[in-house]
Amino acid sequence: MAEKPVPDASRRSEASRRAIHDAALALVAEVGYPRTTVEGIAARAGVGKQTIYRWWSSKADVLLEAFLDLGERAAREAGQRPDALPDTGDLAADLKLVLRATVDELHDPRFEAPARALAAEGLVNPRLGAEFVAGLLEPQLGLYARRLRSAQEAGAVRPDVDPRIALELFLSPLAQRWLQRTGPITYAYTDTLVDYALHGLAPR
Amino acid sequence: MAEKPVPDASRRSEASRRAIHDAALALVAEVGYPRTTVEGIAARAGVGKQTIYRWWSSKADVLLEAFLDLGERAAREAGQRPDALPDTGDLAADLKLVLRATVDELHDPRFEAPARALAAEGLVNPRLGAEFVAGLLEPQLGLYARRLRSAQEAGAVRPDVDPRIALELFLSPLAQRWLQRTGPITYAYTDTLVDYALHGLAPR
Amino acid sequence: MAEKPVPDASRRSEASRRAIHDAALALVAEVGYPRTTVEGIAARAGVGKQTIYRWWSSKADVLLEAFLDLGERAAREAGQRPDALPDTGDLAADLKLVLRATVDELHDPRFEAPARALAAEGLVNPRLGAEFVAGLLEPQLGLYARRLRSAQEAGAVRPDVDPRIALELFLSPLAQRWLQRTGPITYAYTDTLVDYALHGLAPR
Amino acid sequence: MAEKPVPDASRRSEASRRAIHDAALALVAEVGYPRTTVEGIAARAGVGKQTIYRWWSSKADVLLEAFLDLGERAAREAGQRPDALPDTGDLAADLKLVLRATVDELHDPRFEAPARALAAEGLVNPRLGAEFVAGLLEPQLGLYARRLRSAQEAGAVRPDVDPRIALELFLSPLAQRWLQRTGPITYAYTDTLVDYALHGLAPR
DNA sequence: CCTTAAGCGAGACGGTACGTCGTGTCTTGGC
DNA sequence: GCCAAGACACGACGTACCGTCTCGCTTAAGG
Repeated sequence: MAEKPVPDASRRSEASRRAIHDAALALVAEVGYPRTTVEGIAARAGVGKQTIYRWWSSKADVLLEAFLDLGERAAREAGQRPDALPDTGDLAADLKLVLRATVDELHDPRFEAPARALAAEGLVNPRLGAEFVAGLLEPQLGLYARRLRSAQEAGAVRPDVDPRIALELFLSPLAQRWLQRTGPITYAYTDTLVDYALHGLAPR
Repeated sequence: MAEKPVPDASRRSEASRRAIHDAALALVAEVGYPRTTVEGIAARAGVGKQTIYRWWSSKADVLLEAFLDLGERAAREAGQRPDALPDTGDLAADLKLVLRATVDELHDPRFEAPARALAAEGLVNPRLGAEFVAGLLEPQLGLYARRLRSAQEAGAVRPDVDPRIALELFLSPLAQRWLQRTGPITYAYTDTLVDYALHGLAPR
Repeated sequence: MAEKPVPDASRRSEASRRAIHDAALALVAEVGYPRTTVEGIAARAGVGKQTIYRWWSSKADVLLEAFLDLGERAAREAGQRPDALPDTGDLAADLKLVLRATVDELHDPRFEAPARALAAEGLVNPRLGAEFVAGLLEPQLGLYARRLRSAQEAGAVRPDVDPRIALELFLSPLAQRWLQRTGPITYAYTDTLVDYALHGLAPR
Repeated sequence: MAEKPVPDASRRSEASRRAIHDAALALVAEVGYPRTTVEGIAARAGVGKQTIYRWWSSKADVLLEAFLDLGERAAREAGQRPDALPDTGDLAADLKLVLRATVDELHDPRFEAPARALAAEGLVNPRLGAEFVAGLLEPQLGLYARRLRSAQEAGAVRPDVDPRIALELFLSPLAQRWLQRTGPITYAYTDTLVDYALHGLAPR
């Protein structure tokens, strides 16, 4: 069993890491994911190919890390990262507010290309899919689950409802519309989703 | 501008078409979509590469057609193609029944590899995504929309509800769980989705 | 045992073959053998790398074939290929004449770079060395051996002398001076070699 | 113009130098010259790459020094270094004796791989070729020249013969046979060379 | 004795070339 | 004129070494 020698992370060049992140994101935005190549990233970053292969196992890996890093940086510079959803007591209003912000984000082209590419890659590559979900999706879902639990305590949501499933009622439709382009993404749409999810389809 | 000469479809070899379909599906199932190549399909089908490029524009195209064809053949041999969802008058029961069948289908390995691959390709390639949605998703969604409209007429669903949005409440979560592997796909899960979607999360 | 599929030689592109020969010779002459690369030859010849690897196994192989081909073409266009050394009856004069022509050839820069490179490669790579000897050296040596045998019949060379060894007395020193740059290559030098070889070093 | 700082030879690690020599010779013997790499030598010697590049300019340089060093060590431990050829008065016998020893040496595998590699490299790289000739060949040739001059004084060789050329008559054929593998290397062969060279090919 | 500057092992780095694989086009010969 | 076969130009892959560049760590000399 030939062990592949683990590189010494303490000697890693931070400058190269950043340059590679930036090059990967720029290329995906400019020419699209399939025409982004490891060779192209290396050339754009002014870096040898081996430096990429030393630290990542594929272009998908590079892009995932770059994207997560971008998210963190964006969050940090956009002031405090909200570690919780707003909780005014009005669940519907709170959810609509947050989802409208999400709608705006989904329309941001800097976000779109890499996110879509990573989602696609994740469908076919389970390892990457798991990392994508764990690093990006899961933290968000947690916030929604917490807000729903709070609403349960306040009596605004039935106590027998499972928050982890409940949140899918309005989040999954939005995600699918965006990913699969099955319909327009508007404030009206997300508002409607919240209303339907909270009060159901059957008449009261 | 030299038009690319359109091949004469009437002289097309049906045997080759079938062989290519079968080879594509087999290879995707055996080695996965990324390692399936046009060359490999041609070799497996005992066909020249040009025969593939004459009639399709990419391996994704081949696979999409093969998959749709497979669906049709499966439907035909599985008796009548249901051109409508069951309508016993009990909306919840009908939906649960159909979704349970879908759960079974999603666990079928012959279905899984190509479907996932096509979905992934569709995320990144809008043209293919549109064909995928139009050819596969849309017909299904139409059936659900029809069933919901029937329920509205029967008074089982609020008249102001938009069926095209309503159906997303239980279908999108299922689709996303399957595609992104964010959770288990069980009868209990789909049953729960139907219940939540129909009656909402807020207490009555 | 995985057989490598033998390419179909009847479909081979003659134009590519020539272009590759020319590119290889030009590059070796211009930048030297070590800085000549397969990639460079392919680019210069306007050819894909695979086309080189399909028909040759290394850059040394390409160069050897190109060089032999060049020799044949040069011979053909320089009128009849002499299939024998001159035989005027005066062995010393005949040898001196031919060796002076060889001296001229060894000073031809188009000849020098590839010949030296191939000789060097042949020292280290037995297979190539054998081909080099068989294709280039051996035919020449044969001519000298024949001339010596003729001289033996005429009584100008002792009958017990082995011509295959005898010819080395004047050819090997010339070859070595040229290859290892151990001394100047002049008419006077080759004349001297012939004299020494024919009459020996010991006084008569 | 920034001069490259000359390293301080007085602080040089003798142990590393020896380890590098040994590693170079061992690798050339084991895997051949082309597959011997600076990195490989460093790893085998337990030495940093920079230590090699600090003191040598190429792997050929390393090997040349290692080989010369090996020769000196071998000479020293094999008793006295003969700084002259034997001179019994019988030139033919003396030459045959020495050449038979050379034949033995040429068959020694420890000698073969590096010597051949260095000769090959020297063909293509004039600087190294010159060092190879000056360091290895020239001293040997000088001994033969001296012996021939002594024979001239004794009247055993014609006085008008140039010893530097004369020695090539029997040394170059041997060298070429060995380097280019154009024939077997035997005592009989070298004996014959001496006879032919001394007495010539023409009848007396 | 203690600094201090060199050589040193180690190995990451920007590069170049390798030899292989797959793409989509083109050509040949068979039907 | 479609087809099987496969050569071709091209482009990217992932690997191997190159020669340079830091890193800490001995390890003398010289103050």
